[in-house]
Amino acid sequence: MKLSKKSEYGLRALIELTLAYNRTTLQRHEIAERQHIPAEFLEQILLVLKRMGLLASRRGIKGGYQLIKPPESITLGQVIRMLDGPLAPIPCVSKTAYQKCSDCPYASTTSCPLQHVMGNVRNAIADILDHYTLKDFAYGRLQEER
Amino acid sequence: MKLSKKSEYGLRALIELTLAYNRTTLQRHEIAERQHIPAEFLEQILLVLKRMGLLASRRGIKGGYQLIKPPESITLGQVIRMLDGPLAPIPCVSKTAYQKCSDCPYASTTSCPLQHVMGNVRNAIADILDHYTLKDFAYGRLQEER
DNA sequence: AAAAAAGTTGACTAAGTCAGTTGGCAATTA
DNA sequence: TAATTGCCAACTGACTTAGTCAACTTTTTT
Repeated sequence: MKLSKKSEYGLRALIELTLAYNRTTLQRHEIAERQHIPAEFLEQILLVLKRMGLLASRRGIKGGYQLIKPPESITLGQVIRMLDGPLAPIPCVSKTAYQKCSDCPYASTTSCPLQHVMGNVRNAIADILDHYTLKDFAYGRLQEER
Repeated sequence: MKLSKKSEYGLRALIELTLAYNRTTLQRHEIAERQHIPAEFLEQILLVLKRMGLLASRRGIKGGYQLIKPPESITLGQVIRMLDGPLAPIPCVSKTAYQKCSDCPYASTTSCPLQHVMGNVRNAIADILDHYTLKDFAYGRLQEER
């Protein structure tokens, strides 16, 4: 049930990039310093986010990274899936990366106890992370109780 | 956000042991066959659950394992914590194994965005898993929507 | 044009975790 | 005492995590 450092650093970097959105670009080392992230590791993460279309970058002396999608249109769930893979605790309850379980004794049954409860867990996680945007995140919008 | 095989196998084994509760003991290979779990790996798991006080065992020719706590008194959350560690995605939001984050830039701040959202996630997970008992699980009680 | 700054890429690595396997020992029963 | 079963520790191979390093390309400044 753990969040990797990759996702943690990625999300923290996106706080900075969201705050700079439409205002300025940020260089790797600026983000790294502000968020205490190893700069070389951060780069890998920023490149993934770039390939996924969240960021643009410029090289050269006035280079840097910037967010190119509106921060209210990106959810934390999307970011975590890019960096860590599916949110679901087991593949057979994933909506974005479903895989049927191979040697589960309930595979041919109508209902598997584990699948049932883990389905609930995955929905609970996704309900939060897929409704929380980068804008909410960076500007500290409090999420109302559910 | 993944559940390990250890926890998956442990929970599935506990289905069998719950169904046998107060009726009979089960041997390692019986559980292994019914739930398609490698018997030697299963043993490690059963021993952990024994050390944690859930199971009793007898050696010798009529040996086996049995559940010694009422299945309605044990939650899936407890079991998963025994086998996988804390439910929380990051240590600084764990209730059972809290650790303050060391080099987070918000460490001395009143509010950390990541801590806030991950706290919600950990509560959502725990709300499900800490209210779902082995009895519910083994006998397929459907959990009402929330 | 050359130098410098920055991003890009791929390879590499040390440490740790996961999912088991193996083998010897201890207790129980027949 | 022999067979059976659980108990325990060590071990293994594959994989993941969290980085690091070196070489290279592009862009900008001088």
